[in-house]
Amino acid sequence: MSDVKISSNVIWTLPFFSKLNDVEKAELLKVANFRHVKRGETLFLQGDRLTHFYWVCSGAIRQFRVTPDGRELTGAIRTEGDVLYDPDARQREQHHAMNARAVQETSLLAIPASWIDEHIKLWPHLADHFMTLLAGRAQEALIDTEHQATMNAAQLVSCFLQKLCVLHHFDPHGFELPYSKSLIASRLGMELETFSRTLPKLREVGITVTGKHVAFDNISLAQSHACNACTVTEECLTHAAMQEMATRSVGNYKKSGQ
Amino acid sequence: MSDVKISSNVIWTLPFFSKLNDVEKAELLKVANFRHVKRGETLFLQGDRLTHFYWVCSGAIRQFRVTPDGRELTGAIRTEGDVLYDPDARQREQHHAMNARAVQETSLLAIPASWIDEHIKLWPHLADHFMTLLAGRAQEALIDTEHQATMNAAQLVSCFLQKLCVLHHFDPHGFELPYSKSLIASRLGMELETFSRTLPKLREVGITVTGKHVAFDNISLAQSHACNACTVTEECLTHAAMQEMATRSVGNYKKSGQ
DNA sequence: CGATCGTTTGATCCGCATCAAGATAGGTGG
DNA sequence: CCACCTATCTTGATGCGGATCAAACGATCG
Repeated sequence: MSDVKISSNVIWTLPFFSKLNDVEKAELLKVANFRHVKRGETLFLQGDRLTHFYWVCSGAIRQFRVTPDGRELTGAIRTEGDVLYDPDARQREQHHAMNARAVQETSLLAIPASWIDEHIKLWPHLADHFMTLLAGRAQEALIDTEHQATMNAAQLVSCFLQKLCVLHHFDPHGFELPYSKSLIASRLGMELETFSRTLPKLREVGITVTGKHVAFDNISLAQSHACNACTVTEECLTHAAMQEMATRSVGNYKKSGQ
Repeated sequence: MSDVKISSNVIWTLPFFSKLNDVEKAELLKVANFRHVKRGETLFLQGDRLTHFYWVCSGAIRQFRVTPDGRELTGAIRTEGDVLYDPDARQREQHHAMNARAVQETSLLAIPASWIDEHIKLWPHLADHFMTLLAGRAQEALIDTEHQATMNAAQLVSCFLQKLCVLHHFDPHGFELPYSKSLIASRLGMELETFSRTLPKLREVGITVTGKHVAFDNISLAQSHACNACTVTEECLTHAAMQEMATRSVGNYKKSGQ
C-alpha cells in the first residue's frame, strides 16, 4: 500500500510483465497492489486460501513446508524478480501448499488470483510466461532431487555458494552471505552442525569461508569439485559423457555396465 | 506403425485428448504415429533432439538420468495414460534431459513436437492440459523431495506400495508387483539390498510381501504408518495440524518452537 | 545341467543427525 | 563504554541408517 509511483517502475522490469503494451499495463495497475512484510512476518500459510500471486520486488521470502513431526523443510528462497506461485494451487483449487515467511524486510507486488485466472486466457504471452514458470519450477525440483541423491554435504554447499554468487552477481573473489547459515543449511536439507563442519573442508577446493565472508580462491578448481553436472553459469547440463554411459548400460539400475 | 484402427480408439480415452471435437480429432490423426518398443529398448537418450511427445498406451517406460559417475537415477516410471514430456525441453530448446527405456513391451502414441508447438496456441484446451501437466510434474517432484528428506526406507516403501495399489486399481488384499524389485528400489532412491531388507520389517505395519506378492493385512494400520502426509487415495495433503505448527513457529529452521 | 539374472542375507563402514556444551557476535540498557 | 542477554554459530562425542562389499540362494532358460 505504499508509494505506487515508485513501485510501478519496478513492475515493468520484471520479466513477467516486460512485454505488456501500454493498455495492458494500465489495466494491470488497476488491480496491482503492494504489500510489505517485515523480517519474520508471515505472508501466508499452508491451507490458506490463495487470494493473490506475489512478485518479489525486494527482499527475500522463504517458502517452506512443515512436516507432521514439526520439522520445517525450506523449499526455496525467493528473491527479487521471483514469483510466489504454488504449482499445487492449480489442482488443489486455490489453497496454498506451502508457507511463506519473510527472511528480511520484503516488498511484494500482489495481483489477485482471480484476475490472473481471467487474463491468462486473454493474454497469450501471460499464459506463455506461466508455462515457462511452471516448467522452470518442475526442472528446479528435479535438479534438487538429483543433487540430494548424488552429492554429499561438501558438494551441496559449494554448489549452493556458486549459484548464489552467480545469481546475485557477487564478486567471486569475496562477498558476504546474504542469509543466515541456519537458513542456508535448511535450504540444503542438512543440519546446521553439518553445514558448519563442512565449511572448513571447502578450503581444499578453493573456497574460503570466514564468518559471513566467502571467497573463491581458485574459481576453476571450485567449479570442478562443486557439482559434476553444474557449472557456475549454467545449471546441471547433460554431458556427452553421461549420454554415452546411458547408451552402454543395459538393464541394471545400479551402475551402467559395459 | 501397427494397426492404427485399433489404436485410434485408445487415443480418445487419454485425458489429454478427450475434449477434442471431431474436426480436431481428424487433424490429430493425420500427424499421430504409433511406436512400439520392446523390453529394454531405448526410446530416447539425454541430449537427443526432442522430435516427438509420447503418450503411453500400454506398458511402462522408465525415465532416468545418468550421473557422471555412472549411477542411474530413476526419475519416474510412466505407465498407461502418462505423457513423456521433459519440462526442461521448453528451455533447453528441444533436447531431452532424461533417458527413456522400456521396462516392458510398450506401445506409444507419438506426436511431432513441432505440431504440438503450433497447436498449443490455437487450441486453448491443449495449452490448458499442458499447464496442468506441468503443474502436476512440479508438484510430483516437490513431494518426492519431501519424502526423501523426511521418510526412512520403510516409510518410502510402504508409501510406494500403497500408491501403486491405488494407481493400478489392485486389490489391497493381494496383488503382484508389476516391476522388478531392483527397479522399485531404484525409483525410491535406495539400494536393492536396503529395499530387500526393508520388506520383512513391513509386516509390523500390516504389509506382507512374499516374493512378488503383496498383501495389506490391515489397511488402516498400513495407512497411518506409511506416510504421515499421504493417504491411499490422495497424495500428501496439507493437514490442519501442520498449519497450526507453522503458525506457532517463529524463526528457527529446525523445529517449530512453541 | 551349467549359466545368468534377480534377490536375499551377512558383515562392515561411513556420513550425517543428534545431543551437549562452549564460543562469538549483535543488540540493549545502564 | 561496558555489562548483560540472546541469537547464531562452532566444536566435540556418540549413535544409527543405509551404502558398500561379499557371498549364497532361487528361479528361469538355452
